[in-house]
Formats: sequence, structure tokens, C-alpha cells
Amino acid sequence: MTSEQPIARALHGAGHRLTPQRVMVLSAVGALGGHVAVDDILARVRQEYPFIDVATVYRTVGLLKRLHLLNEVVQGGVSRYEVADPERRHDHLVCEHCGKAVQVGPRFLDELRERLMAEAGFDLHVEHSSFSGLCAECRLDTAHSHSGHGHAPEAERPPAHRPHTHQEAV
Amino acid sequence: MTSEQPIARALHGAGHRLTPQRVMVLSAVGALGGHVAVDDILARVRQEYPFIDVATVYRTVGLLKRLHLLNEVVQGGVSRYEVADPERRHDHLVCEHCGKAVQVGPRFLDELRERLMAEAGFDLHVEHSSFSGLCAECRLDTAHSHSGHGHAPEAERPPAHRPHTHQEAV
DNA sequence: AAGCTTGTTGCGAACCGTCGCAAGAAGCCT
DNA sequence: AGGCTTCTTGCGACGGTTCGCAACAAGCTT
Repeated sequence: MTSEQPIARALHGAGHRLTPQRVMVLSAVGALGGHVAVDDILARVRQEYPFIDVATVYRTVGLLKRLHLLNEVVQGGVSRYEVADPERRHDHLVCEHCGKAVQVGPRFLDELRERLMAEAGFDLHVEHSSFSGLCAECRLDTAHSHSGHGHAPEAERPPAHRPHTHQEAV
Repeated sequence: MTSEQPIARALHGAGHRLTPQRVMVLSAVGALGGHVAVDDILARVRQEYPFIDVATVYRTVGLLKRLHLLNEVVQGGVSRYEVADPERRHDHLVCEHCGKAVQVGPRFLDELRERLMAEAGFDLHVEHSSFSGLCAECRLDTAHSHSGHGHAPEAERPPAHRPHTHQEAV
């Protein structure tokens, strides 16, 4: 199982060094699967190397994200990570109510990207942006009285459950 | 200048209380103008009421945001606020390089909203989402070698300048 | 006007993430 | 292999933000 070929190439290609910590962080995310929090990564890596520091994990996931080896999903203020599979690119819509991350295909946001580029000259980095709202389920649950979507300040969203790692595909 | 009519109605309408702190925070944001950081709000309010706490300011801007009296702009990890004017709604694209917030009219993101709602059943809250990328200026500056936009992990973005309060309209 | 209820405040502690720095180690060049 | 340079690591400290809790006060009720 010497599958650290890609990470080695990616790091060296960008002038970075291949360190055990980096390999361990990446494979921890892979092993844990889904959307993994920094804390979970830390705990996992410490199973085989107890001396790793949180700062290192943060720096590493940041780097791996910039190298497109990891994707970041910001869920309720905290960041979670997943291994980036270019074959199956998808973006995340995070529900403010239940905290779940809904995955959508590239087609939704690519159009936005192109429009922003063409009309505002702004190069949107979809992977670094965060899309927040209400998922289909919670939208129906929360559908009490709503006269209209006007400006009259009134509606508040209920607090979230803060689950651990939920996902849902579209 | 008894213009706290709206805030009173907004708070009461949503079952919240009208407190001096809340009024002061809102008018501080208005008085300071532009995209205001929590620290600035705190300092400003303390000029007339030195006992207010940071936590209160945070709780208050959070509440006023939920009531659509304030908009939040997340710039490089720190939140800034501006008074929400429904007449001139606009959304923010934050540049990862220079930290500036580019304002764009509603037309860009409304379409995305509708599409996500129709096709994924997801109710996107544009005001709570964050759009990150490169502004026109920085995109040209940063345009060194870029063979293609493929998956080959290579490109990293340079560090930001972290300015204080920059704005730019489109 | 006085009482009660419940949302709010201020405070301190906790939390997530980042920074600066000195020690350690990748990778390069003999 | 040995040495050098420069990137990384681990650590402690710090910044922005949130949380828990007891004291406080808005606004309702009488």
C-alpha cells in the first residue's frame, strides 16, 4: 500500500517537503472518511505519533487544501476536511438548521463562477467559499408562518443540533 | 432624531427586548459607516457607556444580523458589519489576496438562489454565505505562470495584506 | 406602582485557529 | 556519508468568538 505517490508529487511539485506528519494527516482524513474535523484528525494521528501538535495539523490541512488534495467544508463555524477527488468534484451547501452538508454537482456553481468572472472580473474560488442556508428537510420543518419574503424583520432561525458528520448527496 | 423606530419594532416583533446596548450597537455601526469590525463597535459604544462587554457586542450583532438589520461581511476570518439597507441590497465578494470586499448587485446571486431552490430544494441564505476569490486587480497581479486550470496540484495563493476597511462597488 | 417572569448583561473561562520562535529534519550539493 | 540551507515542527502565547452562569432589568400582569 505505497499509495503516497500523489502527495509526494504534489508537495515536491510546489516546492514543499514530504514529512511524516503530512502523510499521516492526509491518510488520517482518508481513513476516517467523510467530513473530518481537525480534532478527529489530531486524535487519529496521535494514535501512531503522539507528539504531533494541533498547530501542525492546522498548517497541514491548510497546505493540503491549497494543493487541492483536501477540500474544506465549513460547518457552523468549524472547518471539516475530506480528501479531494477530482473525478467526483462536488461543492457543499451547509444547512444552518441541522448542520448537514448537502453536496451538489459542479454545474450549479460553475455558471456563477463564469458570470462573476465575465461581469465583475472576480475570480470566485468555489472551494474556498461557503454556502449557507436551509436544506430541503429543515425548510419544510421550519415552514410555520411566513407571510412573504419581504424586508419586515421578523424571522429567526432556530438553533442547530451540531451533529458530527452528516452528509447527503444530490 | 428618534430613528430607533425600526429597531424597536424589529426586536419586539421577534419577541426580543429593546435594550440600550442594542440601540447603541446599531447606531454605532451606522455612525462609523462602511464595514465595521466588532472592536470598533466596542470602542465606539464605550465612549458613551464604558461598561459594555465584548460578548454583548457579539451577541448583539449576531441578533441584529438574524433580524436583517445588519449585514455581515467575513473578511479574512474576521467579521465586519454594515447596516442593512433593503433598498440597496448588495452582496460581498471578498478577495483572498488584498482582503477587499467587492460589492455586487442582487442579480448575480438571486439566480443561483432560485436554481438551488428549484433543483436541490436548498434555500440559500446569501447573507449568511461567504464568497471568496480574487478581485480583478489581484487576479492580474498574480497572473504569472499558469499552464492550465487542471487538477495538477501546484498553484498557491500569496499571503494577504490584511487592510482595515476597503470597499469597492460593481 | 409593585411583582413576576424571562430575556439580557457582564464576567470569566473555554474554544478554535494562528503566530513567533528556537530546535529539528528534508532535501540538495559535495 | 557529511555539511548546509531552508522549510517544518512543537511549543507557548495570543486573537477573535462563544459559552455558562449569576445578577440584572424589560415588559407583562395585577
